[in-house]
Amino acid sequence: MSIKKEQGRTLTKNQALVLGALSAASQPLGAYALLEQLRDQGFKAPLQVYRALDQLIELKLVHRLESLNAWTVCCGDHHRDTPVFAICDDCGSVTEHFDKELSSGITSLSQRSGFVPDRSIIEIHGQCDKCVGV
Amino acid sequence: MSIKKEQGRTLTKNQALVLGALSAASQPLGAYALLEQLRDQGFKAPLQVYRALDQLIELKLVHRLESLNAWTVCCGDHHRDTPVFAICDDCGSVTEHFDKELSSGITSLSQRSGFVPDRSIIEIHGQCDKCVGV
DNA sequence: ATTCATTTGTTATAGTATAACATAAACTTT
DNA sequence: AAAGTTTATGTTATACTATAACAAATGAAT
Repeated sequence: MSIKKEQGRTLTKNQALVLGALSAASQPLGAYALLEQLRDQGFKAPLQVYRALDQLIELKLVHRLESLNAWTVCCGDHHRDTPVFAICDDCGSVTEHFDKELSSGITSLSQRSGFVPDRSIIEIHGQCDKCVGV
Repeated sequence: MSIKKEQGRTLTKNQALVLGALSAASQPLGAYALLEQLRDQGFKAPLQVYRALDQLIELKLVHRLESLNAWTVCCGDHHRDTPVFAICDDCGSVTEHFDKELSSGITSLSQRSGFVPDRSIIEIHGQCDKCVGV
């Protein structure tokens, strides 16, 4: 059931619906917010959302924000570097960044302690530029 | 009701019990694991655990691991720097670190994007030195 | 066409966290 | 010490987040 192609991969119907909802959102969405948004397209149970999200994460099209229990679309294809999220606690907006210093810091700290890193989570909470002025 | 003193602060009975349970554990514990462990000391409801945890975090004695939904004792008093956690997905052990490069990376990335950081989360998943050899 | 793997649908349940309100203990100001 | 205030606690109920288990449908490969 090939509905939509992105990044050279074929998405299934549910995957495409969830990705579409996340893309249209101005902020990360929780699983139950996605479920509500997609009821009109036939979604009825949380598992439909969670399964699509798992697959989209596997395809590197979506990130989970651990400190928000929410998901957001990946900004691009920097797949090898650790994404850094700046989360505004005032307006809820989230921006994704890549940073050489942070990536190298993860690597060197791991090496010093004999740790083999697999995936890293960097989430900065604070105030975004728009909210700082207010 | 002053039961125990740590770091110059007085802990209440429930706070001391939760801190004691976390200190005795070799790994981070979830709220319901703590509740089970503390039933013998009179704990009966999740809120007793969550409230004590909130207060211990406020006192900088405990950290929450966002990607595990679990809590661990703070290793010391480096309160101003962002703690970095290395989480072994094999054995479950977690070590806390402080790293100048990572702290400075957070600061400079934030400055470049006009973001004012408040609290940052850095959690590295992978294999600890002991589990790598196996 | 048959097999095999993947996706989907559906119900039920597990795991995590907080709201709301009552009671009690500790602190403070007199 | 008494009255008033704040903080901590107890308790019940409920909200929010995520997965288990099994059945049915679809897609791809021989």
